[in-house]
Amino acid sequence: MGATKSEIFTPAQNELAAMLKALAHPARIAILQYLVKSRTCICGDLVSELGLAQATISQHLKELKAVGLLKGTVEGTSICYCIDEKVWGRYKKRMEQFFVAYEPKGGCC
Amino acid sequence: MGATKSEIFTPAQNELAAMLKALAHPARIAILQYLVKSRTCICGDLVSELGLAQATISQHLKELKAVGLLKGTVEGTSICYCIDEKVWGRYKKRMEQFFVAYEPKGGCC
DNA sequence: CCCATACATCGTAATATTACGATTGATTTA
DNA sequence: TAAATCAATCGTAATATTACGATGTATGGG
Repeated sequence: MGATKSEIFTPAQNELAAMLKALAHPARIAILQYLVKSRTCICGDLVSELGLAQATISQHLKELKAVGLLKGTVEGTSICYCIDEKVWGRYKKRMEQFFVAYEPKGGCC
Repeated sequence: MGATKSEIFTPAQNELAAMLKALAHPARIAILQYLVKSRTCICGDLVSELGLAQATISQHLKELKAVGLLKGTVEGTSICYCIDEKVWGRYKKRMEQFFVAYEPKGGCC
C-alpha cells in the first residue's frame, strides 16, 4: 500500500488535489510570494533569499514548473523565473470554485 | 534530512502550507465535496460512498478534524460530521488573499 | 448482560517527499 | 581554450504519507 488510489476518484478531484499539493510546502509558498512581491522575473537570488541548499530550491522550482505555475527562460548565465499568468489564473479560479460551492447555513451541527 | 525545515519560514507561510496540505489529497477533497453537496451532516455513508477502507477514511477524517475544517458530533450509534463554517470561511479568505496578491502585468517573460 | 453496529486507534508495509552533497551541463568571461 | 558561474540532475538518507487489517471502544437493541 502507501500509494494514493487515484483510480477511485474523479479526474477533477485528482487534479485539484495535485494543484493543492504543488502549493502545499512553505518553500514553494515562499518562492511564489517572492516572485509576486518582486513584481519581476527572478534570476537566481532565491538561494540566498531562502535558507535552503541550491539543489533543494532547484527541486522545488522543478515542481512548480511541472504544474505550469512557473516559466523559466535562460537569461545569460542565469535563469529567469516568473509566474505564468494564465496558469495562476486557472489556479485561482479553481480554488474559488471549490470554496464557493459551500454556502454556510447555520445550525445542523 | 527529509523533514521540512519550518524554522526558516514565516509562521504565515507555514500555516498556509499546512492548510493546503490538509486539502491536498483526492480523498479529502471528495469527503469535503460530498459534505458540501449533501448540504447536511453526514452520518457514516462515507465508507460506502468512497472506495476506501474504513480505517483509511477515519484517518482522513481525523486530519480534516485536526485542522478544524470538520466537526464531529456523536449521533446515537454513528457520528455526524459537518463542515465548520467559520474555519471554511477562514480558509477561503486565506486562499483568496494569496491568489489576489499577484496581478498579471503581461510581458517580462 | 450480550451482541451487533459504527468509529477510532494501533501496527505496519508500501510509497512519496524533503533535503543535501556531489556531479554534470551550459554559458560567459578571461 | 580554460576557468568561473549558475542551475539541473543524480544518488541517497531521513522522514512523512497513504492504506489496510486487526483490535479496541462506545452506544443501542434484544
